Amino acid sequence: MRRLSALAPLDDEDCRLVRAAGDLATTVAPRRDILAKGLPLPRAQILLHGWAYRSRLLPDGRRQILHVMVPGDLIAAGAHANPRALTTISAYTNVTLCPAPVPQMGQSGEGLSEAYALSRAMEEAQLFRQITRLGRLTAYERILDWVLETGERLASVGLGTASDFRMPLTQEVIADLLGLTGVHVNRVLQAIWRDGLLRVHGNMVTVLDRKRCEDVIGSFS
Amino acid sequence: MRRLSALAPLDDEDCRLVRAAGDLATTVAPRRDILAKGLPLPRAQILLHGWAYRSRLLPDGRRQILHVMVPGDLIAAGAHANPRALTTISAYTNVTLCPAPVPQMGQSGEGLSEAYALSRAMEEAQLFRQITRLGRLTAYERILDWVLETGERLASVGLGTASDFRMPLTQEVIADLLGLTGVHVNRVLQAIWRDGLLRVHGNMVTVLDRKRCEDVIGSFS
DNA sequence: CGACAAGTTGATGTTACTCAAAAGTGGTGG
DNA sequence: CCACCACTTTTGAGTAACATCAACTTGTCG
Repeated sequence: MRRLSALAPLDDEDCRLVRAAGDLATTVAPRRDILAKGLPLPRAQILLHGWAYRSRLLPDGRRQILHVMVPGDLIAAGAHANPRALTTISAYTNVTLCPAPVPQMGQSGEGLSEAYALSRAMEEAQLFRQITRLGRLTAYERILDWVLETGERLASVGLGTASDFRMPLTQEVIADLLGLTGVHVNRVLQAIWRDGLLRVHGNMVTVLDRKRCEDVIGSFS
Repeated sequence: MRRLSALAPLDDEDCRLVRAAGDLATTVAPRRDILAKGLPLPRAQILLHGWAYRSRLLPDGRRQILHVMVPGDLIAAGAHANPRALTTISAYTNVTLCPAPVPQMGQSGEGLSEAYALSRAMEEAQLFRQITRLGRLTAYERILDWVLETGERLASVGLGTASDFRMPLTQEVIADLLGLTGVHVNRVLQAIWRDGLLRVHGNMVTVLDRKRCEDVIGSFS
């Protein structure tokens, strides 16, 4: 499950640490917070199973989901002295976590900390992409772009393929993620399906015509 | 100028390093890239003078400005083995940079690396806030929120006060930053001024009624 | 079967975009 | 000092994208 760590070559020692961490797994129920805004940060954790999201709630009830987390993702680790959570991270489905193993400096361990650094860099890239989506793409493009990105993330950790995977979020949640309303997401999903690009039905996403999808979102990456 | 480093207590050794780095300052002309997307990252740098921005260009010409950088900001440092720039960073005005001094491990130097970590955490917080702005705020709120945030950032490095500062960006650039069009930014700025909240004229921003501004953006932070 | 959440549909309203042109602004060179 | 240029700001009229409100339908699970 933690084939996330295929990001960098891990030596035997690293693998041992990762396996040991797996034994310390904890679970969080849906809608429960993994990390509440403003609280001191605990140790970094790895998401093993389930979906989680980082969100921000406005005083009047509007909600923005900043980032969706899937298995293999690294959760929040502040590098400075008094780190506090900048946002709330909540479990969406049932979630299991394990503490991220601490790389052993000196002896080996390069691979592991390298994997963490890469993982953080990927999350940063996703944030940049999210800003571009919200700022400059139409609803149609936003949905297409996000679904394809997510498919690739899932495929990279072995959950389905890039054109056929399970995606449990409700349309309402997708709306809060992409800065839309649930109603509009529904209509646009239908349009995307009518156009023969994508089928989103229940939990399943099927990419019907990858080539044309990529034409639409012309490498926004 | 590098009072940015008031973020964490710096000892004498740190101060010496910072001063030494100042002597290595380089300058970049307006509209020139400081860092081009995809290129290997050079050493981290500190922005001493002028404004810069991180942006992404879509194939059809649309542009999203992801983040605006003001003096005191830390520029791009990847922590993994083969870091490449995720986005382009360009100078907006004339800009001067200096290499970020490398903290001396072992002897002192805690303060400096602490300041870097904090600086990165602040940038991450700004990205989260930017996502929320684009996804869930109206044009009116976006502009107000961003102007106030920027005023505080400038004041914190001694460039004007939080209610009276210099801001050289054109309305077109603000539009690309906030996911709007130049025309609309213009109209909304006028509305904000008519409502007696803010005056933006030429390079100068004046907060006319801080209390009511904060009512509007009710601590979105 | 009944209840509740999620998805779907239609009618209408609002925000922000588009296109086009006028009016200011600052810098340059004659 | 003025004329000219490019750029930015401003204004108006029409339009498109997305939101809102309010039903209604379709699961799903006990």
